[in-house]
Order: sequence, then C-alpha cells, then structure tokens
Amino acid sequence: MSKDKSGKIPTPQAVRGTQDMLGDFADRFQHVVETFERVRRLYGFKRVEVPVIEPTAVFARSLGETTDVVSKEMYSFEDRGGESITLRPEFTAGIARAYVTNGWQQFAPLKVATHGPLFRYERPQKGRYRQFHQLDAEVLGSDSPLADAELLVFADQLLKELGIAEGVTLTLNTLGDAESRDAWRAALVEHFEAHRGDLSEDSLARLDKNPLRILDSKDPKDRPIADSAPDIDAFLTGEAQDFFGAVTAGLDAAGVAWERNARLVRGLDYYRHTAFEFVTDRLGAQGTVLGGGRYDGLIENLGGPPTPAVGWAAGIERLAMLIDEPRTGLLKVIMAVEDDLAVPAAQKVIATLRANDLSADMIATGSARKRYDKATKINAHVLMSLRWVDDKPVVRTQSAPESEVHTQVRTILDNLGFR
RNA sequence: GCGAUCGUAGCUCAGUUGGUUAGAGCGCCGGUUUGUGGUACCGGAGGUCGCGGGUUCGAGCCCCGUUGGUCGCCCCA
Repeated sequence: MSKDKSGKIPTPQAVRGTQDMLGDFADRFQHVVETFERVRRLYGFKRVEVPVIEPTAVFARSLGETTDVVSKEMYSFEDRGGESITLRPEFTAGIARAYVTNGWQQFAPLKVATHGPLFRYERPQKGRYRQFHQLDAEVLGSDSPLADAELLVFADQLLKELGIAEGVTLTLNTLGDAESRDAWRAALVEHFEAHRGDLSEDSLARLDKNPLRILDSKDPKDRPIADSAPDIDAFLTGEAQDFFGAVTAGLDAAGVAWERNARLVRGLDYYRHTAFEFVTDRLGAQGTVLGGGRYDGLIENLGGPPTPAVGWAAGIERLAMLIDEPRTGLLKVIMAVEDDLAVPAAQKVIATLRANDLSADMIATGSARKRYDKATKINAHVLMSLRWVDDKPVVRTQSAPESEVHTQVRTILDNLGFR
C-alpha cells in the first residue's frame, strides 16, 4: 500500500455523530432488528414505512414549538424550493401525519411497527448519535388500556428474546388525564416555588419552562426537594385511576414484572395516562433502553381529529450494545487455492457449493504458499485446499470428524468429478 | 451551548525527569519448509507523533490556540 504524497487528496470525514458499522456490531444490530420483526408479527403489528424527511411543521407542531428541541435539536434545512425540511427526529409524528393524511382512521385501532434511522442535532455521547436507529411500535385510535398493556407485553417479550431482560427494569407511571395532570402540575409548581431558594440553577430555569422535569433532576441539591414533592396519586381522577389499574392488571395477568416510578414524567403536554421506560444501569448516562407512553393529544396538534394513541420506541444501538454476541452462521467451507492454474476449477467448485446452499469463500490472491495459512485462520466447518498436480487440480478437505457438512461437500465434489 | 479527557504505523497500544536514528503485537508484503500440511519460523515495507504557533541548545513529552474522538452537563420527542 503505497501513499502518493504528491497528489494529496484530503479524505472527507464522516459527518459528526454518524457511525459506520462492520462485522460484530453490524451483526448485533441486525439481530436486534430481526428479533423485533419476528416478535411484532406475533402481536399482529403491521409493518409501516414513513418518509425520512417531512415538512418541519410535522415535528414542530407535534412538539408544540416550545422547547430547545425544536429550536436547536432538529436536523433541519431548506430544500431548493425554499421549504423547511426536517430529517425525522422520531417516528411518532410522521406516523401520526400519515394516519391523518391517508385516512387510516378507517383501520382504527391500527397497530403498526417500523424501524430505521432518525436524526437529532445533538452532541454525541455514549449511546447517543446524530444519526441513530430505533424500533418503534404504535397503536393508533384506541383509548383502551388493553392497548397500553399489549404494547408493554410486546416490549417485555422483545427484551426477553434479546436476552437482556435480566439487567433491565420496566418502570411505570401514570400522568393521568388532562384534569389530573393540570392539578398535579399546579401542586408541583407550588411545592417548588416554596423551595425556590434551595433549587439548583438548572432547576430554577426548569421551574418556568418545564417544572415536571425537576422531578428527575440529577443535581444532589434538588433531590430532597424533588423527593418530597407530591405524587400524582392524590390528584388522579377516578377514571384515571381505573385506567392505570387496568394497565397494571394487564401486565400482572401476562406475567410482566414492573415497578412504579412516581417520578417518571414526560415534558410534552400531549402525553396522558401511561408513561414507561425500560431502564438499565449498564449504559452510563443513557439508561433508557425502551420508552414510550400514551399521547392522546398529539394527532389533534397536527390538525387531525381527536385520536387516542399509545406507542414506544427503542434505540437499536443501545440494544445492540447490551445483547450477547449473536451466533452468526459459521462459514461452511473455506478454500485455499494454492496455485493460480487451479483458479478456474476453484471457481467451479465454489459456485457449485453456493448453489447448493453451502456458504463458501476462497483465498486465491497473494502469495500462493501462504494461502493455506490464511485459510486455516478463518473459522469454517470444512477447510479445503486446491492444488495443481500433473496438469490437474487436486482437492483435499479437512474437517471435524463425522461432520454432516463434510459429507455434503464430499458428495458435491464427487459429482463434479473430483477425487 | 458548557465541562473533562484523549489524538504516536492500516488496527490496538508502549514511549522514562524534555536528550542521538520513535518501538511492540496484530494485519499487509516477501522468503524458508513441496507438504494428509503450515494458526510455524525468518525478513521487509509502512509514521511530517491530529494541525498551527510558542518555550528550549534540544519537544512525541512543557505552554497557547485549533480540530477530531470519547465521556459527562443542558436537552431528551
């Protein structure tokens, strides 16, 4: 590999916060996606595909145009027609938009699932990228707690089948209906105002912008105040209590373990009732592995009819970091072509192996006498060598004794006339 | 937007209080062994030490700036 120093061309760098995946991690990623696709079918969730780009208004409106989120954390740009376009930062808003613009109300209640890349203009850190990938499941047009419970059981089964359920806890809360939520919020503001002097600087800012967020402040200074704040329970209406009770009863019936976390909140106003996160302590600061909730107000924010809905999303990279290394199929045959004259014969053999559903690869470049060495270093069921003796290709195979693959390979070689 | 920390070969990393010609393993290339074998042995190529200034007789090492990665804060739909 020689470098031409005279004609130096600067290599373009990858965009900040994007990642390239090869081998082990790509396999993990793929395993997560495949498991999700299999499990979502078990629950009757339809596959849905929505665009990666949407008019900025789709996300701005669904998010309420309030927070930092819209102003500085979306990946937005103008297209050539001058329209503001945003790379999707989440699935829910796009799916909700599709639900309205395509008249999918006719299918309500609609259970859908998807996965793919999302984009947020943020500072990268462990488990957080500017382009990242999520699994997503939504139930649109159902106001039944059965939908919430089903989604949670689905999520729980997914994590179990990925083999990571052990280190992961389902934490669950209710934000009540609009009436409960408003009453609780008012009580919280009152509580925090009374302790204004003891709050951290960050939390003072939250008090104006997003008081519920003070509840999960990480600042030790805030903890006593947050911990002594009133729970929502005292403010829940009867309906809200019944709803939450029905969700937890569904979890218990299905054998899903959960923990109440009365401190779990959602900043945005369209969230109602169920809020949940599956959390782990194995991912540093990014402990949430899967999260979601009921967002009965969102579709209205997009100009659609009042539509109850609930859903969750999970970061594929985070799940991929947690799972054990998937057992990818071991290569069936690795072939060392020890003489260039044997290459055509090798090509014939390898094509036949592959046509017979046997994975195979060959080493036929570089030093001829080193090819066998390289082949031995590649793990495969059968090690095959091809030499050129007396103007003829000579094949030899080695494998573990009584290998079924070995028998198959020998049969194919016999049929090809190799001895 | 803020903070901490790290950038040495294609990769993973050593590199002494600042001191001649910057090292190892893996990978790559070549040689030895012409074999029911060979995950071996020997050798070679490959580095403006992220980039730009500064201090010094002398900088991979110290200082300043800058850029990129990592981790954290804010935010987290």
